[in-house]
Amino acid sequence: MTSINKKNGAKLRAQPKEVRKDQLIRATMKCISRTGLSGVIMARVTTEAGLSLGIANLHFKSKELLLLETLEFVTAEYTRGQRAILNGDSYPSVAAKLEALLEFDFSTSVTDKNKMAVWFAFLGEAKSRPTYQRICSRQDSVSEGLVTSLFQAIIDEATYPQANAELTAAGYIALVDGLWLNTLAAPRRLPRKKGHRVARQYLASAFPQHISPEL
Amino acid sequence: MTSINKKNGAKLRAQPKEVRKDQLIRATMKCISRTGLSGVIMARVTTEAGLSLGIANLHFKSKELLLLETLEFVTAEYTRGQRAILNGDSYPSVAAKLEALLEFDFSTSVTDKNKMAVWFAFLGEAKSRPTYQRICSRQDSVSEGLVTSLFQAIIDEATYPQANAELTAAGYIALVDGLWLNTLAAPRRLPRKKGHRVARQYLASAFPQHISPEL
DNA sequence: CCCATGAATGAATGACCATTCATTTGTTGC
DNA sequence: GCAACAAATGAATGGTCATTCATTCATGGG
Repeated sequence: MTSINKKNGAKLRAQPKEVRKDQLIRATMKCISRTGLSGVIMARVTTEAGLSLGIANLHFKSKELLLLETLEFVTAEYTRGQRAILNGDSYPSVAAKLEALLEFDFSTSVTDKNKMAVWFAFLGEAKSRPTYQRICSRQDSVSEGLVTSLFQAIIDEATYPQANAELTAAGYIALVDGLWLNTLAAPRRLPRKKGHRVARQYLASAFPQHISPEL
Repeated sequence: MTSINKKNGAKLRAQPKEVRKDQLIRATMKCISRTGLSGVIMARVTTEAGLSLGIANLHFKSKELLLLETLEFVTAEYTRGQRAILNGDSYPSVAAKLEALLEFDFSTSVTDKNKMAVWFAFLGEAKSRPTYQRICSRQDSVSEGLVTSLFQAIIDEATYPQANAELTAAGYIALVDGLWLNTLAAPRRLPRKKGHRVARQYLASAFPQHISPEL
């Protein structure tokens, strides 16, 4: 019998590597969100995970790698979701695809406080660390290219005399970043839903024939 | 005679507090920009300033206070410039005021790499969020209110059937943040001038009777 | 010219924290 | 049951770095 959860109260001491890593990454996210990158301390992370101090170095080789895998976890999740939409060929129309992108970018899962905190914590340090830059793919050229392509497809099938897919895409990407950042820093002033409405209005004013300013 | 610069090469050992603080704050900005907040070390800051290790604690009580005064320096400068425009009553028209705000937000002084690095380094640090919020007025309600008022004045003097000053202001503020962030993280992909054009286009599409998409 | 004053220095201190690894404890095959 | 193994633990170690403060040095008034 492979290692399966014990049925009863007895504390499960041994767990597969996968489970422990996941536990630790989630605890790291919480710590970053609560204290910022510089306040992340191994003892705090492991306590938050309900485990012992030494375990982080057992499953990740170092603190640095734990942090990197945490960033990777967050960005990979976003990228996967975004690519599923932008590369997807099962949408009835480009308008539907655009709508899906917007809804995705402001879904509660993507705008989760802990995830956004990880995201921006690393962005604040990224310029100095090449490794972080490689991992942060949201703002990379590939993502930007995919958004630009979608916008171009939208422009091509309608009449938008002055539209410019490239500038509009750069604007949308920056706008979403800025809205996330403002929501993270001051959720009171800019609640998630307000950000969502602002982004929708941006797209509606660029592509009025494809998306409406109100849901 | 009060303490005036010596005319000749002799090293000026004593300097007024003001001068030293300014030297140290500028060195701190460079360090944050180069290494990120977590890489800021007193020894590096003081070396960068060309001074001795102990001097930072002489003029600022602690590293924490040095960092906070650095943030204050950057944000106060921005706020002063922004208020001068938004509260200014010498503009020939609201359109001119709008134009001035946009030019200011993408001036080389405001988009200086070191200043933006300081800005976003603190934004990513949750630990300092309460303090940060007190200090950072760019995203505070007052700034937002001033921008909203300007936008409302613009809407009032023209015919923008569906315009909403509040949402448009929130969008502009977030867009500028996002453009700065993208420029900071990847100046190659989003040069300052491109960001400028994107922001102009945003305003032009919201207020076509007041500002044109091209300069 | 010579103190008195206070700015500036940097070696020494000690706090904090990542990492290690000997030991403990659960698990598995027999 | 019982080795043999593997996972997990946390006390101990050592490195890094903020902070202190005794000492050095410029400056200006007498």
